[in-house]
Amino acid sequence: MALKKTGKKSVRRKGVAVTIDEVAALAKVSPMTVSRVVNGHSTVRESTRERVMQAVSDLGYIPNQAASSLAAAQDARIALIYTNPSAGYLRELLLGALNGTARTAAQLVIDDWDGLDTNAERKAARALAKGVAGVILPPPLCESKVVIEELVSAGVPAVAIASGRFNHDISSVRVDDFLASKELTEYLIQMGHTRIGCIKGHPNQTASTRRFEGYQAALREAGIPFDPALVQQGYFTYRSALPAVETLLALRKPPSAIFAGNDDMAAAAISVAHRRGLDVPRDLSIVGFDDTSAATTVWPELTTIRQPIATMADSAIDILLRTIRRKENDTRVVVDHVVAHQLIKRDSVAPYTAPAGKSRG
Amino acid sequence: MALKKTGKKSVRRKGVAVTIDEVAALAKVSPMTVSRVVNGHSTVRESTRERVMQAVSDLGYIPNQAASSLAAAQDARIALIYTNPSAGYLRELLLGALNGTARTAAQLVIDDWDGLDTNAERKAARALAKGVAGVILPPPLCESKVVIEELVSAGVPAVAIASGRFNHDISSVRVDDFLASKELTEYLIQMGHTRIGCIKGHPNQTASTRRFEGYQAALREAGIPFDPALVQQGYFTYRSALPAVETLLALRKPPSAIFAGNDDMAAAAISVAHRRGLDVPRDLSIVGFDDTSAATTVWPELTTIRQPIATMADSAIDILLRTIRRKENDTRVVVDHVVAHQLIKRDSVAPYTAPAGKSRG
DNA sequence: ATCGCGACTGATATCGATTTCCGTGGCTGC
DNA sequence: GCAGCCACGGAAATCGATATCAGTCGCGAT
Repeated sequence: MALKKTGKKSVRRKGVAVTIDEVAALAKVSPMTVSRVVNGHSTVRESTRERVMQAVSDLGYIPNQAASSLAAAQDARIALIYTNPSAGYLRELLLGALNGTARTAAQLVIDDWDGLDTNAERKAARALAKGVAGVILPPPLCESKVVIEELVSAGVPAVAIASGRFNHDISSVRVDDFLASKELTEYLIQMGHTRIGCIKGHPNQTASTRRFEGYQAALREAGIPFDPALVQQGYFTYRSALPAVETLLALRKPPSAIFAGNDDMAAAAISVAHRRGLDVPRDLSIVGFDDTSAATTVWPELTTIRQPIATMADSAIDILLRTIRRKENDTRVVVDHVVAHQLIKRDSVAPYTAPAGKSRG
Repeated sequence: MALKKTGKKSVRRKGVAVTIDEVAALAKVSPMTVSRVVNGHSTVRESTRERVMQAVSDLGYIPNQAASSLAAAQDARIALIYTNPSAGYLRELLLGALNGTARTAAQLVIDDWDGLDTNAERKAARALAKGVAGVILPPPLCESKVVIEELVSAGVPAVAIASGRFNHDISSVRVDDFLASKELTEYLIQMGHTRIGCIKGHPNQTASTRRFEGYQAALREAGIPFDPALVQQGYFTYRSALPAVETLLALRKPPSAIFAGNDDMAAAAISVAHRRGLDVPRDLSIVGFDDTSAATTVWPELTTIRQPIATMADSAIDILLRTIRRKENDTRVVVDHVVAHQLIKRDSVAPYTAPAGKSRG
């Protein structure tokens, strides 16, 4: 009756689950062989394999994941580094990453690198490299040369999320910012707008540039002359967009629509418009980008481009894990995963109407 | 120089991460003691604890989840359930919980129960109970009788975060909403305001009631008559506060200050005020509650009560883990942890001035 | 003074699986 | 006929952390 181990003075509680040793005993082989069969490793004679498999199913053996990770040193610890993103953005990122790690039993560690200078970033990256098996880099970190450099040289796989472009050094998961932005602008044009203001995102991020290029491309294709006066610099934050929008609306010939580089800035645009007594969307149409929670928090709700951040973070975990597992072969694989975006039409856009009666005193 | 273990013929590759042994070596204690400190076990001298903690942070030690689960013969999966909180709130919650789980090698699993009816909630709770070792319940779930009932009867420890009051069935980590709210209102009164509007939070949450009571108490103590017309119902969301604020400002004798039940609603108040051409804080002072990211996103930044959600979530993890470990003794321990709040003064409040020159045409 | 007890800590044995390093046998090749 | 290989499968050593149990130290009780 008694399983092996009976003799040992096991003072430790013993789990209720079936272990590899029990399977081995029943199949009359060593636990090592069971492991080989279960993991499909090296060579095991067909007859032996069958005996083991039989024992496995008889006992309903399920390998202990903790033990497996520990022994295989596959304890995939994945880091998610962030630097001051908007609450809505971070929320999506965390939700997606958490989902991915829960699904794969990976361990997620997060860290805030806000305010680090290049030097500190390099040090942080170096330290991080020896503590984790993979890293997820959302903007703007995904464009930091020193960080990528350190990570790559340390051999730690990383994946950039929403980076705006593919950097062949590390994998990336992103949407096509150019196309999305072009579509969004085209929609505005379809609605009759021709004077479309633009609040650019942070200049150190490629995504900003891409989105701006998409905006320009749409204008060009529609034969609408590009007016530099309608473009203002923003930094992706709500606050940064405030003065930018003020400037736009103070123009002698103000725009009838504004394309903000992200939802937070679009929300700021609504706020400024309201402060100036403008009705959105009647007097001014506004669109954002990302479809974070900010888009549906404000009133009216924003027409925007949905970028599935959570799903993207989840995919990033997958890519990382796959790379980590394959690491043994030393085959460095870098993938560029472009996911579909989607134009979400809500209430912040209305067809263009000539500015008739001034609505304020 | 060399850490212990030097003599052994380690044929195995060794992990890159910092291990408990390294921490122990640096702190000059045994790994066991480090384990005790990290997991909040009771019996460790204060001086020792500090030395260990110092070593932990110096090395950036993060326990290996796999090893921990294996040794403890249980994987400490802790669930964080949420139902549609604001982005800022959820962000804090996640950040804090993640921090706690990283520190203690627990695994965080999250789930969205938004829109579940009582029945579905009961089923979800029952299912959850058999999959995790502990649960964190933020509002409004922390007041759901069925959920608590199921969890308690299943013997799964839970802790309520920011619940507004102590329910002796489960542990809780919270601030004193009544006191905090009273302080905040007193501050407004000190600044000379006497007509103070109030946007209440969601009626199904005790915290809302508490905050409202604090508001009333401050008024009473200051001898200011309570005017029901100045009180409006909100639901903690930005959107819900919009009409409430409109109503308040449309009053024949509008308030000179508004106390919103949380930051999101305060942000909404600013937005409405701006839309009506009011200057904040000159024409209208506004205060929020929570100090989530919304407080510093809007302009002007909000004077508010800082409720350390992230820290609270972190503590919740600690409490949970301690309870889980003590489980064998079957001593059910329920604690009520009240943490300090803090009045944060920013730019949304100004001393009261009689409404002199109308500022709009 | 000695015993007992509680507060602290460390030594040691495991947890369950995998990696590394070695034995067997059976076959092939010269 | 024997070295050389290869297919197979086992033994032992870990992986990193925790449960147990055995001290150590200090101090009031006996």
